Amino acid sequence: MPAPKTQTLQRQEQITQAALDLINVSGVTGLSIAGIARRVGIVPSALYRHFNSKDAVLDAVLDLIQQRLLDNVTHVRKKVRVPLKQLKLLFTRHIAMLSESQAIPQVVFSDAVYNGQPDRRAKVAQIITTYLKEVESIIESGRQDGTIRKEVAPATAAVMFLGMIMPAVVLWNVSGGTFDMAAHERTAWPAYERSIAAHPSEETS
Amino acid sequence: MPAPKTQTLQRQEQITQAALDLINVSGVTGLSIAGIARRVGIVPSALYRHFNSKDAVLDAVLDLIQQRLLDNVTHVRKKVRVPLKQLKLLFTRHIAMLSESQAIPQVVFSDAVYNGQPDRRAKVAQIITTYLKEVESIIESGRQDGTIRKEVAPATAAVMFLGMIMPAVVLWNVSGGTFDMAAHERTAWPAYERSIAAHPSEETS
DNA sequence: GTAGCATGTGAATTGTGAATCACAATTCTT
DNA sequence: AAGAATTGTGATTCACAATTCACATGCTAC
Repeated sequence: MPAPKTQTLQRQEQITQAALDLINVSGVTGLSIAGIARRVGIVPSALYRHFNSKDAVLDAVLDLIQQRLLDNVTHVRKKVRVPLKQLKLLFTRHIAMLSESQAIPQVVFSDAVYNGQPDRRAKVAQIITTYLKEVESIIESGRQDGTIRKEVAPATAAVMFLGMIMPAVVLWNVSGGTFDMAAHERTAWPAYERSIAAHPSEETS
Repeated sequence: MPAPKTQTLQRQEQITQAALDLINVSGVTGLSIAGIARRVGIVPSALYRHFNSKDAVLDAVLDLIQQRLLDNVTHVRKKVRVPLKQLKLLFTRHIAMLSESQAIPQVVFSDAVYNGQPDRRAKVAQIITTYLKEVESIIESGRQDGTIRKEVAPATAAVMFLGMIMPAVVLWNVSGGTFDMAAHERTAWPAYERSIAAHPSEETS
């Protein structure tokens, strides 16, 4: 029984999502046209009605990832107003997001990216840079309103913000979920806050 | 003309090193028996005289990486005595090491690791954990001699130490060398130091 | 309702890379 | 120097995955 016909636009979404799911399970290496097709419920060759190549699918996945990341930022911006709180919330949400689905680090670190066409590497670079710019902009607001110290360089602080997240996620993934993410959240944030805030919430020294 | 015969032990070293080099250039995906063999100067099938499988080669590469990482720590320990200075030196050397050869992040993040046999993931976990333990132990010395604040949790501080390095390396790789690593070194370290040191070297606030 | 377009299907093609094998050349032992 | 062990070689097999193609079927406009 053939799969019901579906508009290319919807199929593209289904395919991109299926690809992301598949990467979650099997990594970028395990990403195959056949695998995606199976998940979508069509036959491999049918996939080519909606994407020109596997590479095109990967590009779409990258777009999806970027969208997810930026959605996260937008949500946080709406939810809270104080820059420091925005950062903390963003931190929490990110940790949650990345430990649920390891696909994002998988893709970002995959050598399909590093060693594929330069286009793709550039795209990943752009995704990360864009994201960092958002974080920087939050930090900059904090500097303006005095909640973050003036001597803090937004660029560096943004990279270190990533630095709170990345190793934790890697440890989480590699340890097979053993790494105590909650504890990391509790201890890492105060440390980060101390290094940038004008008046850390708890004066411990 | 056949390649000169060479003892398995030497060949294994050549092969492991060649594999690491190849990963530097083409990533883990680009790692092929044929590619390694070409670099070593033998024919693909000859490689099986010295390794049972490609996986075995990858395992050897992991061992090599672990050795390099720990050598780094040992060297730093010998070179300097003050814990904070040890950390700073370790930071510098790490950045240098990883930006020269992107192979290490490539392997550590590769899905050959994440989605291969659990053995391998466990091995990577052990490598990272062991390394972190070393960093923790340096931090612990600092707490003992009073140069690092008592409230600093060694485990968290060690993870954040990684956090200074990881994103920088990723940015460096992804940006194709555009990211200003030297600037990061100059700005990130003081920030990190401030968050753990008892008496930061420059009081700026 | 029918022509034309969009979507789905199975078979066939092609490429790639790991692994095996029988044989050759070299080195070691004695 | 003979025989055994080690290492190197080329041809070959095997599995797997991307892509193409000719054909089938459903959908839409007129």
